[in-house]
Amino acid sequence: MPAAATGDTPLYQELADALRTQISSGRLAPGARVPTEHELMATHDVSRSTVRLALNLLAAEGLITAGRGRAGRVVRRRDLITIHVSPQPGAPRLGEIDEFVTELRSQGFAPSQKIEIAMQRAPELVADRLDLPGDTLVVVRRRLRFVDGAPCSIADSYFPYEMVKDTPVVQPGDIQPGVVSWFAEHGRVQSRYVDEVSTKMPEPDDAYRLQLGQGVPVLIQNRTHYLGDAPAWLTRIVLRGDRHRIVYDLPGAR
Amino acid sequence: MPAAATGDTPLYQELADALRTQISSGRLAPGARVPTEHELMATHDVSRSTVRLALNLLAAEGLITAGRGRAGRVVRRRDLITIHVSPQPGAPRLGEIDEFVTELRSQGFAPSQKIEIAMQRAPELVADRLDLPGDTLVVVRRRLRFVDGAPCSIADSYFPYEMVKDTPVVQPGDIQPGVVSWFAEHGRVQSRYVDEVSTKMPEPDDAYRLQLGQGVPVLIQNRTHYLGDAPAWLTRIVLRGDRHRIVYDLPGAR
DNA sequence: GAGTGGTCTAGACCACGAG
DNA sequence: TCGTGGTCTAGACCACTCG
Repeated sequence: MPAAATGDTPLYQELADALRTQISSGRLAPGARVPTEHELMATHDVSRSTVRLALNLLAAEGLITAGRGRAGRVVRRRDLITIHVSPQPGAPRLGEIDEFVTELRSQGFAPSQKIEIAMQRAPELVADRLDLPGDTLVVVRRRLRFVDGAPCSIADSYFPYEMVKDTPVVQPGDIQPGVVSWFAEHGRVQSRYVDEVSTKMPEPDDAYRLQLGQGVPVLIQNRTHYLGDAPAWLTRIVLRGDRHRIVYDLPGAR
Repeated sequence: MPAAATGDTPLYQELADALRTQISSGRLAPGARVPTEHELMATHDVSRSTVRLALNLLAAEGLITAGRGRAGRVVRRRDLITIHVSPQPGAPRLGEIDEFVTELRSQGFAPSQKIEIAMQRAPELVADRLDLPGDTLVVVRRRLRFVDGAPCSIADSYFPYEMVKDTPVVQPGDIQPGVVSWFAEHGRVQSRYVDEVSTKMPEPDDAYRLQLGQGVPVLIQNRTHYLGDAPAWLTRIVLRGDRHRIVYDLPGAR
């Protein structure tokens, strides 16, 4: 029930509701310290386990962080980075480093990234979207992107090895002014791209790379790039859900 | 650490890791019954609280459901409904009921929806995106959409009252063949639309309406529709994250 | 009716980090 | 050093649901 009846709701739910109200009303502002477990035990006259159930619930909802040592728990901040996508000519292009940097700087953030190159067999997603046999060799450009010093998103691009073996794509540095432009300059024009956007709770591996706490979902954008009629490469972007939104600016269809 | 060291990882983490491995490897298939708390206490020689910590963690990750009565816990299913967005002429249009029904039927689902009409002051999001004073009266078309009998998504459209007061928009039924087309037939052509896609853990209210368990994030798509140069109305769509993905099919930009 | 998970308590020890 | 949260135990009662 949305409106909590005091009668039969579990104690830990009531406690969670009380704290949630304080957070959404702003009495507990982002960054503020949540009362300690001891304080909550005293003020609500419940056991520590009950307090912890309530706090775990709020953590799973992404409202508060876990607490370490004497620091205590804190109400999560929530200021969104915007990723713009627009099929109009000349628009910024996600996945090209200079645009990533330019766009984030214009939003007042300090971006940076680490690039690794790897070779491996095509994972299932890649083989399926690029229409490749499962044992095809692919080059992966793994990028871990930082905003204001904190890891914030992962962008992994998968290219068939045969397509890129003698190109700058296999070099572990930035590609100026971007992969799409590089191919265009070499006569292979991008005809279309398809974005699949979804969300889920992070795998432990992603949670580790992005240093995610409990209760933070990820936004996933799988982009398949087409050169001519055929899918050419795939970029898988994993974004911290509490820090990003993707904006598509599209022309009217009729 | 991605690779779990058996040495100092908490017991409940080890238990969670073990179960997570069984799930991702397929030994515990979607829909399968998770071992009972008693069984896990016995096989892993830990207390019930420890078992529950592990199971809560997996629930928060969206891997298993909560268990009720003798039914036990179950590994979550994950078959995605695809929502197509394409700015090409004649493409299906999200938010128009017949397309919603047609598209989902073609994917093998049984869709339906409940429509309610309400009048209220513009919420902050709406006032901001539509460039309206905060106290503007708006008409809200609230749609709760069901797939195979289960509530699956919410689609609420906000229209300035003055714009739609004598139109079918204020009628609590389907608008054939859709709102965009209706306006186009009356001389007001949609020039563009802007989608803001984000994710978060559901508010308790959304969780209740969509009957969401722990660990299921929602995908949010806020679409601002433009007629001529000006924003005209806004549709806010809240999708169960474990059941949906949105696919944007876009033309190459250069 | 029997077994499941949901809720709750009262304790204990430990690692970590701010003062 | 001292308080915080992290981890863990043993036990209790209840509501629900399946057979």
